[in-house]
Parts: sequence; structure tokens; C-alpha cells
Amino acid sequence: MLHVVEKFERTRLSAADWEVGALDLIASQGVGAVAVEALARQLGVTKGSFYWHFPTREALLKAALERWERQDTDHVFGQVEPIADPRERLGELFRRSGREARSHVIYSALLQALDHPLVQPVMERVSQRRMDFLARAYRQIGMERRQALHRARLAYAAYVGFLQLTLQLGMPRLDHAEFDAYVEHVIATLIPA
Amino acid sequence: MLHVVEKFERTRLSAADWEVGALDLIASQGVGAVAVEALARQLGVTKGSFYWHFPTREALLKAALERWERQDTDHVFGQVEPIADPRERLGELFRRSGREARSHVIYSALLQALDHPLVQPVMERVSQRRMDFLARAYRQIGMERRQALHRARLAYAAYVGFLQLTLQLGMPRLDHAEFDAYVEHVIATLIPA
DNA sequence: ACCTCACCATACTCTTGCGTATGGTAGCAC
DNA sequence: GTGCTACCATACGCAAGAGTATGGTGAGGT
Repeated sequence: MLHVVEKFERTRLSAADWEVGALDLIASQGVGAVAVEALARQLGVTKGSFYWHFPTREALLKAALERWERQDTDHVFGQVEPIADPRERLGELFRRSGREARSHVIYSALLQALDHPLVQPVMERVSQRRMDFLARAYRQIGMERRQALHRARLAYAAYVGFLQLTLQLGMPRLDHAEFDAYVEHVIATLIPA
Repeated sequence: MLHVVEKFERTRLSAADWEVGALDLIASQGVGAVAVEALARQLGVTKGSFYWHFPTREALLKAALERWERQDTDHVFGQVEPIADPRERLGELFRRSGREARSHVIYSALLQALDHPLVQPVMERVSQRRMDFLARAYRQIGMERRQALHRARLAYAAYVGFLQLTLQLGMPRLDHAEFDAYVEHVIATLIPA
């Protein structure tokens, strides 16, 4: 129940500790679970501490989202960006999308909170950036501009839907081998030879 | 502000009126907006009325979800089921997916509330049913069993992601013509010749 | 050794939204 | 026309969670 997360029983906390704590909560239980008293309990302090670091709950959310957006950009793209062949680059990107990466889990959780005014613009930027990345790769393959945009939109929609169906709906329950087969099918279908 | 929805100024309400009112709220502002006092205000009565028809808020949600699931099944499939050619059937299904159909809007809103214990099982059933429908069509086309399942999963993920991206994120803002072009691209990509 | 201030606890208030208690009214049976 | 009952209003209680006020404490600089 009360599995405390604190790294090493730090005596004092910083604003950054609250931010990563908030991101932990978002990843595990969604944005709605980010309550200051619950988070304080999880960090081993009380809300008195929180309101020294942040003026309001929204401020924490804003800071946490900025932190995530910052680290997400290079975490997802940085790994595959150097791959020269665009087909190979896209394939590797698809393969990495299901590997329970923390960034994907948080992205999926934030997808569930798109009605929140602080979340929406962040997600719009991140999603647009990722789709542009896909569109560029498809253009490099040799697709016509319009086609590349459509294919990027389709591929990204498939990614978003996949996250929703597996992480949120928890529906397919496919094992490791079956998942690999699915990803290869997606690659064969969405990346032209 | 207070654009009342009531059909024709009925003097008395029935449980069904509350259910469709709840579905209206879900479609326009999500599951979280289904609050009994707000809904009562919208129907021109007070909460005193509500608790005569339903023992609790959850009961209303349950009834509304059952109503939606019932009418959704034939609303989405009923229109395309009679189409004999599986390719044609799938294409028509894809084309209908973006046409702002009420059922899709509600499905998208419920997708945002998958953490709710009442919503999850309903969505699991509906989604599974729809994916089975897709898989059957792909099999009829002549795809191998395993391939058909993967393709159905991919197509449905693309559908779910599309809803999320357009209705919730409000991101692409593509006009009518551009949307049609996108759908045709999807059909060409996901339905084998 | 002590002083400071960054960090934290305790004890409130306020708002929101669910649910309850109880009494009122309108339409139908007879 | 009177009474029953289905529907509704008003006025509560109650819990959760955000935010405030105020006082305490311990580690680092001097």
C-alpha cells in the first residue's frame, strides 16, 4: 500500500523531487492522482512542505510537464535519430514503441487528460513534433509530400491507438512473441518497400 | 450558458431522460462532467428528482452506458453489415468513422475515462466486438488468420488514435477535402487489393 | 556556539459534489 | 372531488481536497 518511493531517505526535499514524484504518480495512476496530500504522504512529508516549494497544485503540474517534455524530446528521438537509412529508422522507432518505455507510459497517461488546460498544449507540441519526425522520414524514403503527411498521420494514429488499447484498456494481453509479430506486421504494412 | 436540452418542456421526467442527458454530457464534456446537480440544472429540475429515479450517481452512469452499448452495436455495424463485398464493407466503415457520428464521439469520450471501473468493461466488450468484426472481414478478403488479426488490430488502433488526435487533442484541423484524402489513403494502405 | 533560513508540521478554512430527510404538488383512478 | 403516488424542491449532513496561517527544527555558514 504505502510503498514509499524516495531514493535514499533524503532528509530534505527540493522542487525537483516533487516534480519527479508527480511524474511517477502520473505514470502509475494518471494525472488525476496528483493530489498534494497523497504525494506528500508518498514522499514522507506533509502538505506544509509542498506549499513552500510551489504556490499551487497547477504550478507543480506545469513544472512536471515541462520536465517531461524536455526529457521526452531526446529520449524518444535521440536514440533513433542517428540511424541513416529512413526505413531502418522508422522500423526501429516502431519496435521501441511497445517496450514499456517510461516516456510512452507517461505520454499515454497524459493522453487521458487532454481536457486539462495545462496538458493539452504540451501534448499538442510533443505530438506535432513526433509526427513531423515521421513525415520527414517518409519523405526521405521517397514518398510524395501529401502521401508522406497522410502516412505519418496514419502511423502516429496507430501508435496512439496502440498505447490506448494496451496500456489503458489492457485489452489484448499479447505475450512477447505475439507482440513482436504484430510490430513486424505493422512495419511491413506502414513502411513501403 | 444555460442552453437547456429538454425536447419539448416535458412536465415530468423518466429515468430514460436522465440517461440520455448523461450521454449528452459525456459526449460534450466527458464522463467527469456527469454531475447530478449540473445535469439536473440542465434538465430544468433539481437533484431531489434525480434521487427518486436513481439510488446513486454510479447507477445513472451504469444505465447510461448500457443504453449506449445497446444502441451502439447496431448503429455502427448495422449500416455496413449488409454490404456483401468485404473490401467494400471495410472501406465504407472507414469512411463513416470520421463523420462526427454521435456514437464515435461518445466512444472517444469513454476512451478518456478508461480508469473508471464502470467504463472499462463496457469499452472492452465494444472494442473487442468491433475488432472481431474487422478481423472477420479481413479473413473474408483472403488474409491468413494470424495476418487478419494483426491487420484488424492495426486498423482499430488507427481508428482509436484518429479519434484521440482529432476529437480530444484537436490537433490536425483538417478540412473536409483533406479529410477525405486521408481516409482514401488509409483505405489504400490498410485494405489489400 | 549560535543564528539563520530553508524546509516541514499542525491546524485550521473553503469549496465542491454526493447523498439524505422531509415536505410539497400535479396527474390519474374511482 | 378526493386520495394515492409518482415526481420534484428545499435544506440539510458529510467527505475530500485545495489552500492558508503559524509555529517548529535542523544543517550550514560565521
